[in-house]
Amino acid sequence: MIDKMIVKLRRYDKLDPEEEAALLGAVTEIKKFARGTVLVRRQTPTRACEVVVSGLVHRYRDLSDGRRQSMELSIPGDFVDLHSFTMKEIDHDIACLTQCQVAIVPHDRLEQITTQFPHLGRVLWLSTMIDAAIHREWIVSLGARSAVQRLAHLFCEMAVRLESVGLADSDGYRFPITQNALSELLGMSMVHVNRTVKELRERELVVFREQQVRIQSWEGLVRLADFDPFYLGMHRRPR
Amino acid sequence: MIDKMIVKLRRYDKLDPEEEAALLGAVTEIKKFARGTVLVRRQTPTRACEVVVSGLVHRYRDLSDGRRQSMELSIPGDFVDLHSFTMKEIDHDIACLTQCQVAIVPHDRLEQITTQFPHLGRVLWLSTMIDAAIHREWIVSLGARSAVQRLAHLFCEMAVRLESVGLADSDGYRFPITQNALSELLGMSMVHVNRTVKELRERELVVFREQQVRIQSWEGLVRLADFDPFYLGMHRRPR
DNA sequence: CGGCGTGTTGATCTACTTCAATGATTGTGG
DNA sequence: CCACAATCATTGAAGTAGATCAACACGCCG
Repeated sequence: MIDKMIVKLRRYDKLDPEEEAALLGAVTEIKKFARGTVLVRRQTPTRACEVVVSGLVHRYRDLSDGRRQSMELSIPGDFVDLHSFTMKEIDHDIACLTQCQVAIVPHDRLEQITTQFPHLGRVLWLSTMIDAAIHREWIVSLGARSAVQRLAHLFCEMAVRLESVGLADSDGYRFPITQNALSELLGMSMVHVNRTVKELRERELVVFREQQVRIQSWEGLVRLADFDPFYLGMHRRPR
Repeated sequence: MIDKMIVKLRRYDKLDPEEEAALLGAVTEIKKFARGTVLVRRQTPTRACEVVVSGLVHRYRDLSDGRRQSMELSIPGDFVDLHSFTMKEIDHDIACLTQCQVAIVPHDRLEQITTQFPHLGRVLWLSTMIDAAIHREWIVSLGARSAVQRLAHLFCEMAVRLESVGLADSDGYRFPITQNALSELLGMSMVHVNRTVKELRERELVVFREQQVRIQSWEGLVRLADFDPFYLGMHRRPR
């Protein structure tokens, strides 16, 4: 059920079979949610973390002027809210961008297995550090990259992340997100997302259509976006 | 020497005297650096973490087109690079924005004390989670807030963070940073930083002059910036 | 069938950038 | 102690990336 997470963590560091079994055993149930469902509401204490099994999840903040900014996009295999394990309450909402399956991991079980397997705790810590590295990369995108570069960078990031859990191949990947949701991720207007998608298509770098990203020129995309996958921490890459 | 860090961590969670002693004892030396010195260079393995004792430190990325974007601003009491403890190599540079004193904490000592005091390890993890929460808030600023709001928000954040280590009072704080460095933090041009500083002064919210931030109207500033200090995690606030 | 979400495009507007020039301050070598 | 360069703040003028407004096409669902 959460095998994608195991696959992902193995990219970060070697896992013992007992560690893997402990993680698998920490899941109490798998829930299904409709698109738009709010999984965690801000400043509400939580007692469990969630792992995305299928679908897309994002964390976002709604500002008083009505604008919404996404801060994180979680894909299958990601711990959505490992933050809540140490922070208990968070400062924003988390919701489903598509229909989702989510595995529930109660905090007390997590506490138990990280105490029993300190190394596993270290790997989970590393996993949250990589989330932070992704945040920093988004800061760079939002602060210093143009709209085309930003979109190109996101397409690159998603390619590498989805590939690491077997959801992308060299040709591209399924990416069931609306242009409106993209605009909230990228900090730009929906209209401009539309034009930017068009520009990438006309430059023959990426075609994004019908929830599908097809990459025409990986090299061109990487060059445009100034993309370096180092921050994603997958140094134990197979291939 | 790193007493400001202890003060800060106490805001996050209760610390035992032995835990505090262990942390203090983990420091091997205090070094002094000139403004501009690069403390950690990208993709270079490190064997120690640093704690800021005095001065300002930032992590940043230089893009191929010459732009520089800061991702994090560390103040006295902050672990600059706890990331390196789990990640070993990082994806960007870290440098001094002012003359700095920095305490060195070798990884092996950190490993030792987090194994010996698991709860301390949890608090340090929490501390990196709060760094991540700050990253997310910056994402919101860069993605969805206007230039004035962004600057106002930074002044608010620094007020709360500096106050938590005794470096700010209700009147304001010392903030020895150039407008150029501010522009790299805020993802806008230096010229526009200058005009924005002026605007905040004319609106009688903040006067930033001669490395000093004087807050005229905290309420006005908070309203303008949409600032909510919740993300800074200081729920054990004294006052 | 009508309405809503989504994508698409044109026209206009504006928040910010870039370019350029000028003081003020500080450090530095003769 | 002064001349000089270097850094930093400041302001005006012109340019532009992207926002906003508005209209329409399409598919989907109740």
